[in-house]
Amino acid sequence: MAARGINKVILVGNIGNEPEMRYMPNGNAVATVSLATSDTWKDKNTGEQQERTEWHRVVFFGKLAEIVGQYVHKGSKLYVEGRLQTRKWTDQQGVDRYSTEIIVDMGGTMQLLDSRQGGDAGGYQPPPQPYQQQAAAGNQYGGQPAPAQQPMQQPQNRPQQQPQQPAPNFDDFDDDIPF
Amino acid sequence: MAARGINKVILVGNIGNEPEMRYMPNGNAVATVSLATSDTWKDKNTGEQQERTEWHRVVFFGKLAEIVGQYVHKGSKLYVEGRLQTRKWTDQQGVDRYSTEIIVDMGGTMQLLDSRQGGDAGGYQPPPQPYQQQAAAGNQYGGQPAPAQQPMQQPQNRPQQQPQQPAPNFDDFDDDIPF
Amino acid sequence: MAARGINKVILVGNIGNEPEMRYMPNGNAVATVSLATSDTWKDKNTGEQQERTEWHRVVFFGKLAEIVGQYVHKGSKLYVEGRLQTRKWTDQQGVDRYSTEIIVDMGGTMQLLDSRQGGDAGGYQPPPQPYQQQAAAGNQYGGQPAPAQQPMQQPQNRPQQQPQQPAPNFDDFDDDIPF
Amino acid sequence: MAARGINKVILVGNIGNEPEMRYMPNGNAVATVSLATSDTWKDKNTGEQQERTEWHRVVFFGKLAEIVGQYVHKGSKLYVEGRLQTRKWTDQQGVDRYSTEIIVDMGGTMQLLDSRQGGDAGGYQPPPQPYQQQAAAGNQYGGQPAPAQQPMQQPQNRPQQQPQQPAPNFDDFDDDIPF
DNA sequence: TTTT
DNA sequence: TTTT
Repeated sequence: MAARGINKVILVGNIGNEPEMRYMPNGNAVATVSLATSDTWKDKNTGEQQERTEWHRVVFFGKLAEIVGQYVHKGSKLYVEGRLQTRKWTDQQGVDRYSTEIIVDMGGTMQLLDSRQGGDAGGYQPPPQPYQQQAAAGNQYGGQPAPAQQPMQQPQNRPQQQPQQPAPNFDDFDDDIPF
Repeated sequence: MAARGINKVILVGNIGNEPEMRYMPNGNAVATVSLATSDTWKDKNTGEQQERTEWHRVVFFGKLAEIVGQYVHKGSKLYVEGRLQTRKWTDQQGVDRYSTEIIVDMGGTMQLLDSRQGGDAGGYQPPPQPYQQQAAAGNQYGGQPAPAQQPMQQPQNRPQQQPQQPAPNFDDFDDDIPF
Repeated sequence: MAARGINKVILVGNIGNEPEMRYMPNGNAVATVSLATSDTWKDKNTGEQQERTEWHRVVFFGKLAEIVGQYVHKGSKLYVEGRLQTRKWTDQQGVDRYSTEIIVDMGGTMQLLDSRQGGDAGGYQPPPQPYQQQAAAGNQYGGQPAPAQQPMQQPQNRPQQQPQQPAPNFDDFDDDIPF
Repeated sequence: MAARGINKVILVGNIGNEPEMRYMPNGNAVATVSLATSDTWKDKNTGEQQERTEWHRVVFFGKLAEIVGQYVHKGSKLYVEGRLQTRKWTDQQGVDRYSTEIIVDMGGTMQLLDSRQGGDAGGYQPPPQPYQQQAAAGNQYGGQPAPAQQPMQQPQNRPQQQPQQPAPNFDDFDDDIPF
């Protein structure tokens, strides 16, 4: 993917929900999380400590989505590098709505900062296959509404392909170490 | 401004509009622009060249806003470093709406990449002097709706203070070189 | 500090040594650490897992140096944002030598990623109050030689002002939360 | 290439020399340039404008090196994203020496900011072929000594493969648009 | 709405 | 050695 211009987002923060998994018709995973960053400052007048939490909707594709689905949980601290993308959609009243997300695909990277884990899950994987549209479901966590516009599929559609929790064999990944 | 987590956006792209200037009650400037980045790729099936342009709503504050107001124009190429912020607002139907912007204030930086100009307008300078301000008006440019929430004033309210085009005196800035 | 051009380094990695503290004649702290990042890849021929660790010499100034001196230890995981600087010096044989460091001062930021701590120690705060310091020792880990070229002062000059380990009062910092 | 930790450098600046081209035994290009960034500040005492230029040795590999060789010239303004790497070598006196470079390969990106050109030459190309070691030659440009440690070959070894100036056929690249 |  |  070539590009004109630079579109880069770097976030470090904690995840506010369990990753929401979806699957493309071709089986490729998509994982969505809400990541929090916060600014703190002292009020000029009252001198009181203020804090504002920013919630970022982060969407992982491909291999990174697999890793997120397996190892990222509510409360996990992540380093994320992706790009900004604003999707336009139309709500039930026919009004144009916009949702901005941080896309993390093969051009981005991710790193789990929890525990004794870590490492880059950066991406130079072959590009994801295009796929076909389908169902939809809401996102209950994101700081922004996230109408279903991208096809998804329930995880149970492929339980045998990717065991949910403990990663028994990393051979599912094309690299020895997924992160 | 301390922070928990990292919230950083880096963009390089061209400006699609003349900067929209507003002024705070205390006189501080706010400049908003739309910055384009684009991805290009070859369609897997047709082999045709594809392109998707992403428009970013970038909001500059303080001294950087002044510089943008004076030197940035439709078509300008900019390097921008800021942070993501999503504002919530309620539309006329009482529906919650969200608008995500890249905020560039003293914690960010900007650089004009056009012409023989250039240089960093990054910000660790003492705060710009407050000056005059007034009314308010909507934003017609952003890729996303941007209801007027912050006080603003028409540029014509202060033409004598800040000449529009050729910068005759850099003494308006507290640094020798504004950018 | 204005600039022409962008000079930015972002690192996430673990610290290989106890921070080496120095103090300026005016009391400002300087903390130097060696931070490791590593690339791993599979050998094209043997198929064996390869790893190369890169050691980065990171130098913190001012308030960030204070925080590093108090809270960063061998093994700590850090997010660091600074700028590249290559110093030239002459060795005992009169040969020009160069040492490249990542400088983290008020234009940069740092974040401890260990434990339940975290938060940005980025810097737009007024300069930290000078205070006393203590020990000093060489760096056995850095990938590059680091001859003492900047003025320093023995730590014992200020022990009573800033207790070494557990931070009893964060009021020593001008922000409520140092990181 | 997976990684533990993040090692990222972002530079925007002008090139101080014509790119120095080398070629791997397998024909892969390597381009080295010196890129300048500078900080300016006002002297606290004299009030005079000060400037310090930092020179960065940037080494491009693969397709990006080809593009640099064709389109980058002395004075060109570049956006560069790469990683830090310090090489160790031994000088003629048997003393260990170090040279830090910014490596820009498939994990990095580059963008020409001159003229009406531009665009991302980012990298998701297939990994470069491993190659065999060979000859050596000095580097006359870098801000730091750069003893030959990597095999190279004189450009004249393949002049017929890659016409020097106007890019007649972009088919040499695996993308429609090289930048 | 910009750029190429 | 570049730029402004």
